[in-house]
Amino acid sequence: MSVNLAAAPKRGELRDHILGIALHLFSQKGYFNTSVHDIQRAARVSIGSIYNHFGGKEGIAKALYADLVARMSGFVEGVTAAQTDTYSRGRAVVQGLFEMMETDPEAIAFVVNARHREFLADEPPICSSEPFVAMRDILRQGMDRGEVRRMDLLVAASCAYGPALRMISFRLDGLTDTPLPAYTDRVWEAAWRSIRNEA
Amino acid sequence: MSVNLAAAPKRGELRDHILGIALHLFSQKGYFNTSVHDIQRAARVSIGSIYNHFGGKEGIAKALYADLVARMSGFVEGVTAAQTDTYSRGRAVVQGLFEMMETDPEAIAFVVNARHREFLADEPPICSSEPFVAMRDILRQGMDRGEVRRMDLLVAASCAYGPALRMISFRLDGLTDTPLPAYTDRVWEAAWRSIRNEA
DNA sequence: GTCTATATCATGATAGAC
DNA sequence: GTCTATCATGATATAGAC
Repeated sequence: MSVNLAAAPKRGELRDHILGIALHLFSQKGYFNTSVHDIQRAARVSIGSIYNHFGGKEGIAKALYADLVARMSGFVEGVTAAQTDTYSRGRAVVQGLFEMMETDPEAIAFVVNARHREFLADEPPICSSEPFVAMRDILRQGMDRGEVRRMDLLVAASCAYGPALRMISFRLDGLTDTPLPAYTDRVWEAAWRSIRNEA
Repeated sequence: MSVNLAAAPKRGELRDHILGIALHLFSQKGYFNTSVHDIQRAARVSIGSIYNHFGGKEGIAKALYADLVARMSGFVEGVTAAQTDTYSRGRAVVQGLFEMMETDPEAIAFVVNARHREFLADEPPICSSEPFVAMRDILRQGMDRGEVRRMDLLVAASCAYGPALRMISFRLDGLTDTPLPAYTDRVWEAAWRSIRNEA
């Protein structure tokens, strides 16, 4: 899903090409400030093609959203499989988010920051979606194992991931120029202190 | 700034009346899904009046934004004046936000959740605005006093307020029906653990 | 399946009477 | 200062040739 405004789409990659361009424009100007014509023009594709593939602007957003959520979901699954203890899992989640922030800030902005409810009316809120539920499951399991203090799951999730998400907002808003991975340990160590079980 | 769709505006209160209606509509349907006509109709005011007072839709958003930021700013100032230690100040900030969430969720949503950059192009990002800077100043002072661990200010802010802001997102998205003030201590106690100086 | 040209409509904004 | 009526624009979406 690389963004290349110059190149015309190769056959078969058209769908992803359009989605990449759309993501780029959405994250630059916002969903509502981006017209189908903008996308069509930037993607060097006819408007007919867009409507053929996606049925319209909302269809593009839907497809994009689904792709990105699936991608995040796969990432969280991978972390859960690769790491066994809660501390390592949480750290890996934060690290992954921070890395994604640097390699694909537009994707992160679209998943974490955009207000999808305003243009995807029937979609459930993002924090009810699979990857975010899986992130909470990590914490639930941590409680069962006694690694994480017994507490309300939403509170635990807020404390565990809230700081990292806030750092992402800061970075997206330009409050720091330091690539986020440099913060991984500081942020996660601090968050961990707030949820760990100190028995 | 109460919202009353039935009543026509009384003279002199017109400005606030319009802003209240606008806030209501913005938070229900989103800024871009709300037309000037929608506001005009709901506020029982002529379109001419709107353009006279605010100069257009963006003018409404600007005024609303300024009002709400000023309100938050006053609140944070008040907390800083009323409380002396960092722990109490942070707790009061979280408590205030949580209370505001229940008494005026639309205001909270507009300040904390909306993506202003998409419609207020020249406005700096919200987390650079006065109240959020003041919130970080509380932490900076806390470090100087040795109450808060020496750490990057953005990291400290993320850890201190990120969890509370995340809870607000959860509540706005309907993940919990419990009024947030019930969570105040749990959330702040946990956040405090992550930043306090345990010398 | 892709393209161009066009229909349809809602929006932000203004004009000008009162 | 407020109102109604109207404009101009640009958006989504479709039609129909290739």
